[in-house]
Amino acid sequence: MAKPKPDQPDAQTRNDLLYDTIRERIFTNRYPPGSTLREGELAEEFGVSRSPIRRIFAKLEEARLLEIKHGVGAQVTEIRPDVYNDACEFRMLLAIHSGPFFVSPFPPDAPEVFQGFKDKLRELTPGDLVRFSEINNAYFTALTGLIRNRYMREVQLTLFFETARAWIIQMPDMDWDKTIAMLCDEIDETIFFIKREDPVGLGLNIRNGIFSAKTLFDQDAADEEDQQGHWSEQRRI
Amino acid sequence: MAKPKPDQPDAQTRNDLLYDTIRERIFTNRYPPGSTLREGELAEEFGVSRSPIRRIFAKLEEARLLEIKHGVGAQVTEIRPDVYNDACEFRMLLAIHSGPFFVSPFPPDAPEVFQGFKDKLRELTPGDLVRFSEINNAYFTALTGLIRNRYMREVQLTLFFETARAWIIQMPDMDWDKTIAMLCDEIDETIFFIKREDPVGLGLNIRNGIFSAKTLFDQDAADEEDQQGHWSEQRRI
DNA sequence: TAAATCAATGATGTGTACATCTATTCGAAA
DNA sequence: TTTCGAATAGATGTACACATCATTGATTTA
Repeated sequence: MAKPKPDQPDAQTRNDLLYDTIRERIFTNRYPPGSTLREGELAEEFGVSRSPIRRIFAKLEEARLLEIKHGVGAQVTEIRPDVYNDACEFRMLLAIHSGPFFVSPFPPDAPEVFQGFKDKLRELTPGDLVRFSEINNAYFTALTGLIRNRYMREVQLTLFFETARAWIIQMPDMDWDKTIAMLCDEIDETIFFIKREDPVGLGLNIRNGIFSAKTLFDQDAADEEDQQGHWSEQRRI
Repeated sequence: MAKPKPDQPDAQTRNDLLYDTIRERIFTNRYPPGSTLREGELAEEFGVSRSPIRRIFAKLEEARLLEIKHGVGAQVTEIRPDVYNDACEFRMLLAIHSGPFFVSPFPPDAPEVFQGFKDKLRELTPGDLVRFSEINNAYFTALTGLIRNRYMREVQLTLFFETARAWIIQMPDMDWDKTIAMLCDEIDETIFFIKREDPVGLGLNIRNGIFSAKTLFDQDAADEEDQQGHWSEQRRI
């Protein structure tokens, strides 16, 4: 019945892998917002016809990661500032109230798992944005993996990926060491709350991480386009 | 440049319409959970080839409404009870905290719009589940349309559609008049809170509606499969 | 000179033939 | 009679030829 050829995985597995690969390239900004993907190029790279690529593009369009335009190509969606603000506002609400949604007790190996992410961050070459994205994404995936409720987990993870893309784009203009240090501190606190079995505190810690990232993002965006903005106009929704 | 043939809409519009049509049939349970859709049949019905249908199926699979199986067909996703509970728990959390996310002030014509839904419910033929679904879906779409934040709005609407399908399935076993009356009362209170410009109250009203629906659903599910269940075993997660 | 037109190029959309997979059915052997 | 297996029917997956659309650049005309 089952014929698991080890060297040639079945089509289903291969297509899932292809989907993950392309999505990963969007999430790590190898395909930055606004860039154009072409079916033919990817088909040639992966040695398949356009058909399976088309199916993946359709899915990524449904997930709001691509915008397919007839005769042009598939453009990676841009993140408008007002949409980014909506996402942050909503993410912070979810984080604040996610305490009761965590598994209880936390998995015994959780502290060392998160310690691993911190170690990987320390070994990072300054400026390696793709590798940083990979670690950052893996960290938040593990973090939301502690959430028991399927929808609370998936919505938080989806919105993280949407905002992380926009955030990483601006990282070259930020202070690398400061950013790394900030994320390491957050992971430290994550480990602290896990060891204390304090899910509510963990949720609030996530909220603070989102706020910090947003602050960095807003500062940078403000520095770029409007250097003489008055403080009274800085209020947000 | 633009050539808007009125009788033959362009392909983009036609495909969007096709997508909406098929999705609507899932949401109104014309394609109930577990049923199988075939590309060929739909292609023939709409007078197109399998290609555009395939693209729509891929999107609906990404939206977790279909499960495509090679050599079999596309099955409408079933709603497992534990997933339904997760959805309700998460929806109630969102509703409770959605007060500050509403537009302010409410649109002036909102009360009469919702009054319209109540009138349509009253004119309903008992047992017409498809029409009831249409009205119910339109009501909640209008309700979440009052939400300012894009993500709070879309997540609430998406989860409503997921749970409403499971709920409508069990409606034949419920008391029709009682269910209609309950929904009418909810709409009455919705109008009340809108007129009073009380968004927090409106959010709590939505939460209560979700709880009521869940209660009906749980009662019915319990009556069906376990008639001698003891009260102490009725506790849920 | 400048603007408008049109042809060429390259992208996605559609339709179709064929490959692959699944479930069923029919038949032969125990 | 039961059980196992091979053949079959019908579904989706893949690849490709062609249609349609958008962009670009050259060419023609006012």
